[in-house]
Parts: sequence; C-alpha cells; structure tokens
Amino acid sequence: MMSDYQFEEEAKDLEEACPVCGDKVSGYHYGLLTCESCKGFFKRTVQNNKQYTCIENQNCVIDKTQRKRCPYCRFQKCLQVGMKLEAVRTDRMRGGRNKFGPMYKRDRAIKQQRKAMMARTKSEATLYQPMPNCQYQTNVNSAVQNIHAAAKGIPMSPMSTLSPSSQPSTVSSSYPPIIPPVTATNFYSSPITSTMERLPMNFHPGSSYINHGMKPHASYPQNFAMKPEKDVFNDQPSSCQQESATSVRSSPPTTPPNNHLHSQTDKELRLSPDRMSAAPAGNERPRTVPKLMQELLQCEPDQKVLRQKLLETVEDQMRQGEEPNSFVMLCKLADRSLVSTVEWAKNNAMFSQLEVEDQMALLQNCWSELLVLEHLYRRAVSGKDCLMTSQGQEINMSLIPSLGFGPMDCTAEVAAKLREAKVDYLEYMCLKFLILFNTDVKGLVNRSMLEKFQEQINVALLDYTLCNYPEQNDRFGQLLLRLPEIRLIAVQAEELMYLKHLNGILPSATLLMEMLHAKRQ
DNA sequence: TTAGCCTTGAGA
DNA sequence: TCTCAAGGCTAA
Repeated sequence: MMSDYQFEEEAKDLEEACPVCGDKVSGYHYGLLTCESCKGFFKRTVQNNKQYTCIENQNCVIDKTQRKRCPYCRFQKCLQVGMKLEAVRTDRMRGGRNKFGPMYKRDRAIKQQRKAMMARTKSEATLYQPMPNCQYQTNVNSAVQNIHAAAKGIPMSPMSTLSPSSQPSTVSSSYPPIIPPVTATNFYSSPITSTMERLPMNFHPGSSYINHGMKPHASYPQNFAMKPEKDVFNDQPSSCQQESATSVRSSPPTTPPNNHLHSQTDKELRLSPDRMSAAPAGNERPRTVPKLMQELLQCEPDQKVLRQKLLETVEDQMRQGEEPNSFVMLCKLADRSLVSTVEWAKNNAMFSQLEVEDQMALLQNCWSELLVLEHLYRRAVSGKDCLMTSQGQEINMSLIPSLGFGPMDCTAEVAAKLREAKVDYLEYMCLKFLILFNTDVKGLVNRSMLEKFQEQINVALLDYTLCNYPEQNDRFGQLLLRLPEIRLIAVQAEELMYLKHLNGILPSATLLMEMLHAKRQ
C-alpha cells in the first residue's frame, strides 16, 4: 500500500512539475503551469523572434539539467505542451490580466477534482483489505500510480480541447510529435492555427440538414455528474478496488476480431462494450463503467442500422451507374456518415441541452474530426475500413485514403497507435465527445455548460482508464494525445476536399459540401 | 543566454 | 485591497 507520505508527494508532484523540463513550477505562464526558467525562455524566444536549429535529430531530451542544450527542441516542447504564443504581449504592457484568466481558473478546478479523486482512491484503498490470491492489491497500487501519471499526462497541444495542465516530459517524449515543427514566426500561419482562426462564426440559418430539429432536449435528466460506478455487466455497485475480485467477467467475443465491429446487434454493443474493443479474442477483461459513460452509451447509434444506411447509399449509387470505390461514391458515403454523425449528436442528451447556436457551432467545428476518428477507429479495430455489398463487393468507407495525403499522411500511423493501444468502444465514444465538446470554439453562447460537460467526460474517461487499464500508467494521456493528431488529419482532409471541390470533382448539394463551405465563410 | 527575483496593473 | 500573470532587470 502506498503511504500517506507518498500520496502527499504524488499530489504535490501534480502541481509542481514543469511540463517542459520537470523543474518546479512557479505559476501559470503563457497558458499553463511552468517553471520560471521555461517562462523566461518562452518569453525571450517569442519576443525576440528567435530562430533555433537542432544539431541532433530534433528529439533532444529536455529536462532540468539538459534544457539549455537545445533551445530548438525546448521551444518545440513548449509549444507541444501547450504554451501559448498569443499570451506573449506584442505591446509589452506590464501587469494586468489577459484572456487566459478563466482558463487558469478552470484548470485549477480540474486539478482540485483530480485531487479529490486521489483522495477518494486513497480512502478506498484504506477501507478495503487485500484479498488473498487475487490481483486486488496490485490493482489498487496501480490505480493510485495511474491517477498520478494520468493526471500529469494530459497532453497540451496548441489545439488541444483540454484545459492546460502540467505534463511530465515522459509523455510527450514517448510520442514524437507528428505536427510539423513550429517556429515563433510560422506559428500564426500554420494550417492548424489558421483553421482555429476559421472556427465557426456563423452558420447557414436555413441549413436543411443541420438546423432541422435541433432543439434543446426537454425531458432528459439534467444531472450528469459522476455517480458511484456500477458494473455494466451485472449492474452491481462496484469500485476500482472491488471489481477485480467481484465483477462478472464478460464472455469472450464469439465473432472474429476482424469482423466483430460490424456483426453485433445494438443490444450486444450496449451490454458488452468489451466486444467493441480491438482486444484479441479470448481476452477476458471485467469492466467498470462510470455512470455517465453508461448513459452516453445508451445514446450511441445502432451499428447495424448505420451499416444498413451506408449499404443503401452504395446500392443506390450503383443503381445510378456509379462505380464502386469511385471518388463520387466515397463522397456519398462520407456524406451519409456525416448525416449519421449529426443525428448522433442531436440524439445525445448532453448535446441537446446546449443552445441551438452552440450545437451548430460545435458541429461545424468538429465534423471532419469526427469523421476522421470514426474512420481511424474502424480501421484500428478491423485493420481496414470496408463495407461488403450483397454482391460481395468490397467498398472502402472512407474518403481519407483516396484523398492522397502523400508524405504528410499519418492516418495509418494514428490508426496503428489506436490499434496497438486496443482502444475500446467506450474510450472511442469519449473521444468523440471530447472532440464535439470543444470549448475553444469562438462565439459560444453557453460556454460554461460546455466546459462542465467536457470536464465530466474527461473525469469519466480518466476514471474508466484507471479502473480498467491499471497496468497502463498513462493510457488516459495517450488517448488524449490522439486528438491533436486527428485534428491535423482533419485539417488536411478539409484542405484537400476543398481543392477537389474547386476543381469540380466533389459532388455538390451534400451536407459534406455544406459543412465545408460553412467553415470557410 | 539563462534564470531568479522584482515591478506592474487589470480583474476578482 | 489583494492576487497573480504579465514584462523587466541583472548577476552568473
């Protein structure tokens, strides 16, 4: 068991490790908690428009002792963890507050919540005595360690949907950034930033697809706060500590791993999220699912119905003489997926509570990321993203491969990471919501509600990963690290689609086109 | 150039 | 009035 001293030390570490170099933090600087030296370094670099070069391979280790060695890698790491260039004042005015004040406040609140979670785990660890011949004790210790590691491991990328947080160097260094290196001068013109600048300010008021029927949900329970977890399989109260010894194990998948995503009934999906995972057949793993995730799962679409709709689209197109796997066919499929994505959001109780303007702004902001994530997840689970027609023809379900990203293509890499991590359906579901509930979207009417939802999803996912993957120290952080990668792919995909549209290649009068245009207005 | 300490000033 | 995150200053 971990001693009180260790708990306190870990709690202290949460707040005191600079995410860039690991030194002691001195406060919030340029977007997140950093040490005084990294604050000064970042300020000097941006103010003086410094251009560094790395004499090694642009992957130098940045820690307290070696941070002076490579300013290039240090600055890249500053950006990677989420230090904000725009927080450095161009007019050099001293004192006062900037627009990040509320963000710092929110981040403090999240940290408090994590501390509370640590305290809860600590008290539960004290309450429950280890059972002989089971993995209970190991799991408790791992859970505590994981809370520490995961809480520190929230990735802070410039386009992250999360609030800033301290992050140990190990998290970012274990995954080299796929985002092209950013310098002080080119950041503002980088595709990511320019896309952030293009965030939705308005929307087609008469959109036949999006605006229709998007009304606040009136009857759904308002309270989505975390409740005591229940084992999703036997509906018995459980906790991280108890469940290893008591919860019912799900039966192993009866369908081959390569096919199980597409062969389940909706009922099976809801009762057995484990089967949606990419875990190999026979991998039995008991699940503890936070109440919020159970509720969200109830709103998830029936995969069979989705597939049926896609098949209908394919067959309809083929009847019209369209070639299988042609670009037009893929666009129609992407368009059909997009309609389903909008329906998915509309059917969600949390989303429905948001203002209609905010619902539209959020969907307009993230539609492409949701499509990319959907494609990557299916690809991760099955190894490919195909649909089999009744005539036995294999239809590629995603536009992405046909867009031809060339040397910048990192979809396979990200799909491989998801596959390697065996991301399960519930985690995939949470990632969808984290993409949807993007508090960085400009002009939101009710930002505070969105922040609350985002925080609840974060806490649920953190809780879920700690409880169900206690052997993976930073699973939560690693999952969140996929979000900026997904955004990058989505940005590239949008650019290419728009180019194809300008060349007259993309079919018009689709939701896909409408979304693409709306974002560029 | 770095990094620790100081000064400043808007917002709570 | 207090807080704290900006920029400034300066010894190493």
